[in-house]
Amino acid sequence: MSKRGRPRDFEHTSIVDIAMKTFWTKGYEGCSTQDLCSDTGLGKGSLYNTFGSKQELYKQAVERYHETGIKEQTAILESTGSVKERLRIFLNWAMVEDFESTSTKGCLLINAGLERANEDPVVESIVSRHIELLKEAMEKIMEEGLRTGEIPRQRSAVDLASLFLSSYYGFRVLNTSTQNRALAEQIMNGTMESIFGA
Amino acid sequence: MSKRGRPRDFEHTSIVDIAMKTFWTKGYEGCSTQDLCSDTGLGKGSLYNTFGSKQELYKQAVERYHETGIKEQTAILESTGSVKERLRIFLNWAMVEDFESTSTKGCLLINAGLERANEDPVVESIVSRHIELLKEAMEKIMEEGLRTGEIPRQRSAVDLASLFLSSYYGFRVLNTSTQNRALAEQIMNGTMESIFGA
DNA sequence: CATTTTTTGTACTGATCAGTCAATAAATAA
DNA sequence: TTATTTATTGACTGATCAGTACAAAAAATG
Repeated sequence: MSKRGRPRDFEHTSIVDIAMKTFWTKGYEGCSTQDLCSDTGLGKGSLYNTFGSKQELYKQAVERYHETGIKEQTAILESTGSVKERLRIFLNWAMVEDFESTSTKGCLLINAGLERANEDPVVESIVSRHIELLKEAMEKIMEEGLRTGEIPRQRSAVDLASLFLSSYYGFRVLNTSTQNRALAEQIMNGTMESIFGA
Repeated sequence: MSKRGRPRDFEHTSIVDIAMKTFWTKGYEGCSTQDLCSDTGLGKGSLYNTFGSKQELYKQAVERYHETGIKEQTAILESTGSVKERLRIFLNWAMVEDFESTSTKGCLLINAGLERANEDPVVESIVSRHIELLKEAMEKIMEEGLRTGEIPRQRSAVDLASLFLSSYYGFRVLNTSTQNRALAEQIMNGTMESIFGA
């Protein structure tokens, strides 16, 4: 009853992981199928036999980035510590990502959203889903901050979450585009001040 | 004393304008020299005789986008009306850009910053310059708001400008990636509330 | 062992990539 | 006019593009 034929001698997920990094650093259009073969170590036959097309592999790479990313992000937002601490850690985590010398390509989801969301509805839906989940997690933590009194009560959790969400994405874009640490610090301060400030 | 030889039968700036739109909608890697020739109406010879390379034309296109963009933006920020009105108009202007059916490719400067700033230092410097100028204009209007009392005085103009800057760029990324008008409205409210909110 | 099934490596496809070049055209200068 | 200078055209380059064809190899089952 079990399957016949030669088994794959690679792990599906680890190939997607490698392809994810290749797409991440080079972009969809800037990355050739040859690049993907070189980086993964797979021949063209195996790659096309497994994934069918560059576009399909890209979708799986973006999906994987989304899955691991949303886990990391919600883990930070739902960890222990004050709301302020957690939001600060969240921004710091993003900053480390953006200024790491190894991969200075920012956030793959943003890149995918801008480069491919208009061309590929599946990419669009992954990006939208990620943003929706992140926004929900942010609304939750803002509610908590309002409940405990850590955040002044003038604004709604939805308004606060929307602000933090957009500021977060702008933060990442500015970091990636300019690699300006001083600006990054100012944005962190400005954002934190505007949420918690007297 | 005047120049010899066959004269150009096109305007330099209008070619850059057309190329700008082509790069804007297709991206740098996603756009071929053939695309640029078709859109501008120039032959390959003329295009290369005038600009030398795809990369050089791209830089000029990004530079032109920056010049016209920063004029539009500062015109809004320095116009008459209350600070609140002007910031609201600013965000509305961005929203119209992002949801216009014709060119749903967001902001060319953001795209260039993410796709090419790491590969081309000239692109990086144009993007950084634009952001610096925009930030200065935002600091000015925040100072004005603080001076007149329109903005509550707890935070510095620099903090407020940094927040608005990042929120603005996040706003544009989210609009372009998701085309979600409801989210756009929430972000506008969240941002305005956080600056002016009681 | 033979058969069946699947993977893998590689050569190949036509299309397109960025960029070049020689011939031609159009202007001014002498 | 003729010489000089510059721009345009369009065919052309070799490289690379995404994707295919297919035979050989490998491993599972019977």
